[in-house]
Amino acid sequence: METQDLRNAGLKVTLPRIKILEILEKQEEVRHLTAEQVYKILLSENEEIGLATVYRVLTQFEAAGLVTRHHFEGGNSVFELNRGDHHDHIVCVKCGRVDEFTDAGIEKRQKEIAKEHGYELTDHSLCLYGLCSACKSSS
Amino acid sequence: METQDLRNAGLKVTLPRIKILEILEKQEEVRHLTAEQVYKILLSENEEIGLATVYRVLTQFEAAGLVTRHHFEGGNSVFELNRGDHHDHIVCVKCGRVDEFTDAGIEKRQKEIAKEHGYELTDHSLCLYGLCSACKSSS
DNA sequence: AATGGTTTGAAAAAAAGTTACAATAGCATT
DNA sequence: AATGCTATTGTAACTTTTTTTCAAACCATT
Repeated sequence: METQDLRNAGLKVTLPRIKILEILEKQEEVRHLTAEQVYKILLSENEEIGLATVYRVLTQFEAAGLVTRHHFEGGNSVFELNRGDHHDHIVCVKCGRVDEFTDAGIEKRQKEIAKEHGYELTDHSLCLYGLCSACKSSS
Repeated sequence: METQDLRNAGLKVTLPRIKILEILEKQEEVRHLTAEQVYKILLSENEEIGLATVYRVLTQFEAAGLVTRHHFEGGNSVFELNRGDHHDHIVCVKCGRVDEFTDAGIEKRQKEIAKEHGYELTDHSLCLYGLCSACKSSS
């Protein structure tokens, strides 16, 4: 239940936080939402929650490790609920569809490359861009 | 010579475009500049070129394939002169230093992953983040 | 050198995200 | 359940980055 998730994350349980967490949990297909999109959904559910609050709450969720923020090329920040698994993304440049993947080989090479260059790796972002199968056929 | 590079790219030869292209070509160590940085350099050279023009020219250069625009995590867009080679980046989260690398194995896996997911790969961005050797010792 | 479409500078506007501040809402305590 | 303290919220103003508008200047061509 959201209430407990919030408490576990060390966040006071408030209506905006519950609602926003619910919205993120409901996203089975899309999974990656901008602050603006979250705000629009709240409006459509007749919740009077300001856009500034949406930004604040999403940033707190990120700090608490509940969500991850991504910056796909060119676009705005998108937020995705953490479900425990690390993964990278492949984004359709035409329809915006996002798929996820992980590849142990790539992860391993990244660590090696960082070491070769004298870096201590803290994070990485890998994003592939292309035409998804639906958009390929329809073009 | 810049004049010819511009003509080859199908761009009219103007003073702002020549100057900006020169600045990008001069960057041997840094290589990745924001529009603002390019603008500051122009100012320091007493060139009266507006920031809006810098943005316009860099965008045209990108469209013409002369430069590539990157969006490293969180930060602004940075522009890099295309020197014909594809490469990925490793960025120091502390000092902003940028190193480049290519890894054939990773490139190959990316293509395979895209295919496995039904995508036709058009582009990708891989960026590693970490502490560079200098920042590791000084922390 | 005259012509005509492009490009430029300045300033205003747009877009995304952040911040200030007074009012309100959690929550621990009585 | 009422109290009080602190965190949170909404509104609106603000910042920062990038884009657009528009008249003036510029580049290539005749």
